[in-house]
Amino acid sequence: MAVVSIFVGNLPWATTDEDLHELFSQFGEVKRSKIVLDRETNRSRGFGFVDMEEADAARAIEAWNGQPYNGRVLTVNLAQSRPARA
DNA sequence: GTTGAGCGTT
Repeated sequence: MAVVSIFVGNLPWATTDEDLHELFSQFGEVKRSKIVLDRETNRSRGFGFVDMEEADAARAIEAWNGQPYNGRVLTVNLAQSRPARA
């Protein structure tokens, strides 16, 4: 079983990591959910990341990418930065 | 008490 990181963008600024966790838990076990906060202000940057099994991640991406959430159309995709720890 | 493309601090 391989865990992959999912990039989630265009989130409402009120979205929290637990919100992300709930959203993606619908399609599988969420290993980690994280909203990226501005390091200077600690406020949401409007995007985040979720780690889960790649099969579940694929379903969650298909389910949420381009779908509206809280009035915003989400951008959901496989993460690019932060290489996996070896 | 604000903003709106983009890939995170461990």
